[in-house]
Order: sequence, then structure tokens, then C-alpha cells
Amino acid sequence: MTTRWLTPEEQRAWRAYVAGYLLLEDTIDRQLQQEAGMPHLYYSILANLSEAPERRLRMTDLAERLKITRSRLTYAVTRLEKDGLLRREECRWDKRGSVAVLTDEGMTVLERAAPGHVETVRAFLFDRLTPEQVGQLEEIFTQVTQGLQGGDSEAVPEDLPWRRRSSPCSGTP
Amino acid sequence: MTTRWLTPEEQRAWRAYVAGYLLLEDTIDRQLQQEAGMPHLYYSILANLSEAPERRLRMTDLAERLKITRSRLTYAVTRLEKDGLLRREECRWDKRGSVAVLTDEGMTVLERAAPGHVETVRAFLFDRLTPEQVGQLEEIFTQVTQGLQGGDSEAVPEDLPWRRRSSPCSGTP
DNA sequence: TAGGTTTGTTTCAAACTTGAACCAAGACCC
DNA sequence: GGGTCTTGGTTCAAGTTTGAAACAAACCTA
Repeated sequence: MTTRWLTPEEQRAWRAYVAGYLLLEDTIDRQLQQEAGMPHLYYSILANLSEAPERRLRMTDLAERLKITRSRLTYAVTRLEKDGLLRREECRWDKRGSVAVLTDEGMTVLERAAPGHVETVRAFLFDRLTPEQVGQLEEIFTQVTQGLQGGDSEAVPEDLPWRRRSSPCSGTP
Repeated sequence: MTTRWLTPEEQRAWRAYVAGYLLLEDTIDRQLQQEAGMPHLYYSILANLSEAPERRLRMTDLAERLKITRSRLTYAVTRLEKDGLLRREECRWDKRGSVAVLTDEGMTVLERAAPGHVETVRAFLFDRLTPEQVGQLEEIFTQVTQGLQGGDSEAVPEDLPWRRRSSPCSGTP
């Protein structure tokens, strides 16, 4: 099968995208590290928990929402637990499971960190986009996300050896 | 100063974007790791060199193009050098400098890896976007990139303590 | 209900990233 | 020439990520 290379437009888009997200992630990480002592992902963990009912989530659910591997999450949660920002509890219904719970201290840290974070996201992303572009951004990445793990098994070859298999994730019983 | 929180539209866009790029990067990394034995960044290093005149670039130039720190690049180049995919040479005009040169073997590896990589980028990104969206993607991230390091010092507060300072990068004398 | 499979999570070693500290060479200045 | 400042690059330790392997609990199924 002969390769369908990228068109010039696609190449330009691809390069702009890669450059942009690297710089943006880098900036966000640096800001959060500086002001909250943790990288972006760790902040997202706290943020996710803070919005969950009772501020608690199963590890697998959390990993699923964050789009990261469980092993990565384990490491991060261990660190945050050491810092006292969350604690682990065992799952009542499924003794295999464990649940991460945001502590009050975690909530405080999150609240303190949020303004600076939002300010950064604004300054370097949203303040530079028109409302239409905000919509386009959502649209584009929603499609990407769906393609990568939303249920549409039609369009994507199922048998690529290197694809991550998405475990069907269970919520509360 | 009171925080300007994200609007609901911005929130949705932000979440879609973060989810999307995590999944996409993850997929690309996994594919390249599987088929070429290296992560995305390392592939990009080879790709960049392959397009440069004489397949050679100053370390700083390379870091600048890739939007990564010099220290990160040093590590990556050391690994690729060990693998024989590139070699370091010292810079003739500036004895501090060193230059990364793509070897023939590196070129071969790159050429072998390219089709699979492009296929992945296509399958999970471009094949899912309309031509308009491709244009929008470019537009959006070009703006982000410029804001983050293009010269427009107007719009961005200069004195945020956590910003990366972009070293004015020098090319050939 | 024993035996086999799947699922939820952790563990471990190897690879990678980060930021600060360091070193040497150019540039500037008197 | 002899400071001093800047630039290009590497080094080092600490932190993070990866993927495979290990475990244990839950779920079949004969």
C-alpha cells in the first residue's frame, strides 16, 4: 500500500499544532510548577476530583477521564497522597478497587492554584481566539477524541498492534 | 484582580483539547515506539535534520525548532548518537557550539518509519477533519505559537516569573 | 465449586524530562 | 590585556513516565 503523504496544508497544520501544544503545555506546566508545586496533570487530578460527587473517584474512572494509563495515575496519586492533597480509600463494593478522595487541604491548594492557571490558559490561548475559533477548537478535538476512543469502531482499523485498548470502565454499582 | 473564569464554551473547548492531544500524543508515541523504537520527539529530531541543508543543525537551532529545552535535546541527541542515527560534530566558527548531523543509517531508519507515522497522523487526525478544519487548526495554533514566542511582546505581560525565556537563536554566521 | 479468565490496581526497572548548576568560549568595555 | 557579561552546551540529581509483570479479587463455566 502506497503512503498517502500529507498535503502541504496538512503539513503546515501539523507543524503549527505540534509547535503550539508543546509550547502551551510547557508554559502551563511551568506556571503550575512555580505557583502550585505540581505539573499540569496533577492539577487536573485534583480538579477532576473536586467536581466529582463527594470529591471521590475510582482510580480507573479517574484514569479514563484524564486519558492516562493506570500506572501513571498510580504514581501521581501516590505523590499527591504523600502531600496530603488526597487520600486513598478502599472501595466498598469491589475489594480490588481503590478510590481517591480529595482532602480539604487538597481543595484549598486547588482553589489557590486555580486563578493563576486559568489566567495562563486565557492569556496564551483563549484571549487570542475568536469565539468562532473556540468552537472550532472544540469541534476538532472532540472528533479526534472520539476517533481515538469513542465507540466508532467503523472508521478505525481494530487490529493495529500498538493501539491502547480502552478498558470498559465501571462507575458506581 | 478578580479572576476571569472560562466561559462554558471555553471550558468545553479546553477539555476537548486536552483530552484530544493527550490521546493523540499517546497514540503517536506508541506507534513510533512500536515500529521505530523511539518516541515522537526523537523522530522529529531526525525529521528536522533530514530537511536541513547538509542534514546538519546547531543544537540550539534544533532546540528552537522543536520547541524544547537544550537539556532535553542534549539527552535525546546522546541517545540517538549511541544508536548511530546521528553524530555530533563541532562547529567550525564557534568552538562552543556543536552540530548534529544525520547519518545515512539515521536517514534509512527515518524513511522506514515515516509511512507508518504519517498513516497514524492521517488515520486519527486529518482523515477526520474537513479541509476547512485543517485550515482552522493551522490558524489557531499558529496564533498560539506566536503568542508564546513570536515577537509580539505587546499582548503578553513580560514579567511573569515562570515564563521560559526564548534565547535569541543564532544561525550560520 | 474448582479451574480458568478477566478486571482493578500496584510494582519494578528502564527510559525520559526538568531545572539548576556548571564550564568553556565569545563579546563587550575600560 | 584583563575584568565581566552573555551564550552554547553539558551534567547531575530529582522527579516523572512507560510497559511489562505481578497480584488479588471477581467472574465465568463446566
